[in-house]
Amino acid sequence: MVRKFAAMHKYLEGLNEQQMAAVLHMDGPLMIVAGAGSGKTKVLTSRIAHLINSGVDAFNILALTFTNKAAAEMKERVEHALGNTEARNLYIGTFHSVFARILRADANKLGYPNNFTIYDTDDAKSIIKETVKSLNLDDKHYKPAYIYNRISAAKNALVGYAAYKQDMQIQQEDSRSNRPLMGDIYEAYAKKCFKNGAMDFDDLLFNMYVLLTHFPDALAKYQGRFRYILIDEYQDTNVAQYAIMKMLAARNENICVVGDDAQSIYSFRGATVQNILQFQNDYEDAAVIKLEQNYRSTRTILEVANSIIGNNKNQIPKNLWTDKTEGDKILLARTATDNDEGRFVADAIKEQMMRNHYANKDFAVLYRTNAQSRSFEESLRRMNIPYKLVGGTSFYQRKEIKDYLAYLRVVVNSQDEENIKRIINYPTRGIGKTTIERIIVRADELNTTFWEVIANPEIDGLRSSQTNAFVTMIQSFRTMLEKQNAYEVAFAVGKHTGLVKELYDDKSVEGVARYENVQELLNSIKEFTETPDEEGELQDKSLGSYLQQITLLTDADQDKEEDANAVKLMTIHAAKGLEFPCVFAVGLEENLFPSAMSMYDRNDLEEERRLFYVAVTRAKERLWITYANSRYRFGSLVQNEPSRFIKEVPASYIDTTYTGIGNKGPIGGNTRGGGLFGEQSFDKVPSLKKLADKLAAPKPSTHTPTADFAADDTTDLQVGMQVEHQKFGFGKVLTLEGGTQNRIAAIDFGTHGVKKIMLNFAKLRIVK
DNA sequence: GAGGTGCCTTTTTTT
DNA sequence: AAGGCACCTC
Repeated sequence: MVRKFAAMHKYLEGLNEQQMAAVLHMDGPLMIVAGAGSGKTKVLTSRIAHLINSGVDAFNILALTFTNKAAAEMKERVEHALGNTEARNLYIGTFHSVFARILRADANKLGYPNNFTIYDTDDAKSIIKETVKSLNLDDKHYKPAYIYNRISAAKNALVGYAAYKQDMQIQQEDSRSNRPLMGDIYEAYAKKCFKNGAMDFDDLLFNMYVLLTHFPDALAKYQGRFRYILIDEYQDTNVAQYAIMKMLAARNENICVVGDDAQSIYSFRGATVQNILQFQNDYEDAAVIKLEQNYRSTRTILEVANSIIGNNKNQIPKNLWTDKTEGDKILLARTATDNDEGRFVADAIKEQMMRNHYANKDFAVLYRTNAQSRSFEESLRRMNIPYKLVGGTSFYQRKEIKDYLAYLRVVVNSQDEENIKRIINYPTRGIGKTTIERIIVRADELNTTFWEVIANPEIDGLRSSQTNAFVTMIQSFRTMLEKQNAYEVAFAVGKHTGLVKELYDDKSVEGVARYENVQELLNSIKEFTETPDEEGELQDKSLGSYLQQITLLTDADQDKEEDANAVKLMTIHAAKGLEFPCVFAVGLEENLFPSAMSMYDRNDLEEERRLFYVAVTRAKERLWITYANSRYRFGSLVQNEPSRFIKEVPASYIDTTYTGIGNKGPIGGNTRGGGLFGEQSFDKVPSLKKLADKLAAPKPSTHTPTADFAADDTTDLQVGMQVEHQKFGFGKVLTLEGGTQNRIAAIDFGTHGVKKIMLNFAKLRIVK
């Protein structure tokens, strides 16, 4: 039977028994528990291909992925597996983008304009901040970030503001945290967004739920359309997402979820592993298939991963195994500072490329927080190793882009007070703060919108030649909307507002970059309008349609040169679902990883550990774990203990000779505090680059001191200072040790190496 | 109303 | 280290 299928369909080739069962299972609820690297994506794509091949219309299949990128990839792979274009009719996307698309058709049922604006996190926080101020509350105490998270959590649990204010438990929590007016802020914020004709990310889920519960015809329509539903990364879904999917699937119960509780790393976004248990309760006849063979990593890496995750109490038992070879041991490296960590990684990459013939793209550096990227960027740049930063500050978060998009959003949806305020005086046209405030007050008095006050001739007293000019301009763009596509409108906006010219005239380095960014934005809009229509479905090329998508895109999705031969730098969160031959898991320090915020709660700590597990399981062949004794945080140097997770790596799997740490102290047990030890040991094995440098350019035997060289008093010498030595030249103080009478400094003199200098005797000039 | 200066906070992770 | 914001002066 199986063999027959295998002979018939290419997409069934090479599947193991469990994978095959998951692919061939067609009707009824199915849960696939897929361990890391167990061929999950292959199973999902084969399954979709099989459904289509068995006669299911692609139009009736809904697949929800975690990122747009994953969606695009899945579509492509199904297409490839089938060898025809049927896959193009699949409804694949993230929860947010799929729901946004649906709401774009039905938002008016809920009282929103159909081309509602989508607010990103920054937009939302700034509205919250305003709201807090308008309620005369202190935004130092009612911090926008905190409020945003709290509201987000509520919406993701399907708790609206009315329910929020009535919920005893929630009210207690808020009074305990001394924020009794949280509920009022939630209400005011929600009303403001509604009035602006805007939804934040969480509203896309919340309103989708409202739509399906309040409008039976809508529910029936989508239940009829989505007869087969697949959910990827199921462990990262939240209550709202689950409730929606359950409703959509209620008619046919052809719902297939794929997830791994060990990789659940988004609880801060409301995701709950509870959904995995809930699924089995709600669908008692659900088939459950476990994929436990790992095809990705060496046995060493997999064993390490298993033993790390074994420290978690809460988990679904599984036995991830591999028949791969043992592979190399894990390399553990300690460095003195974050900069040294950067240098160490760049050196190791160079060395691996020469020794084992890896390409740039075979490496990934994975960190806990985006802020850690800097030292790696610097060291890679210095060594001319191409790298690509994945994620981080989004293109769409840049000021010039937000300004431009604000114009476009106002043209499409003029209810949006937030974006009007952003642009009404940019470029400056003499409409200041006072005027804006008066308009807001007036709009409140008349219970109308900001736009109505300035656009409606019947409301007198506030319009001026300036506001009139603004209104006329926006209206002229709006008349273009019907006949012209997104690019034509956007181009006109840039031209007539003076936005493009203003940036063009700014010839500073940043100004040029901003101008280029805006050009890039225009290019992306052009590309959007020129992308050919998909078979069967005429694509909407309007500006409204463009804006709908843009907010839900992330940089990772935008990545056109993902195959570019470059080292990838990203957070572990961003690395989910990816794999690399060589992985550096960096910054394994207490307070950083695990994060300081997670240390006092068992669940949070277990999530951090799962995150570490995700990092380790990205590696196919080689894995490095690094940490620094001290690093800069908020501009000042802090000391960190090695992460507790390091101790969870069995010592037998660790290669310590490379860094020289092993025999001199317990793994991860460096309590000496000083950085000398790490620095020295790191220098013992010079990288090939350093070696090459030494051979190529014999160092000058002496340094010619600066003309006015004079030794300074070194009593106040601090780590990090730049000094000049008569013989060794310029250097940087790495560490200081010894008592006040007999201090010894370790100073990095670049080509002259790291020298220990006794400060009592040495003549040093302090450069800065 | 515009523009500049200095102080303050910030970093978890993302749709 | 850097960006945002309040406050200041013109």
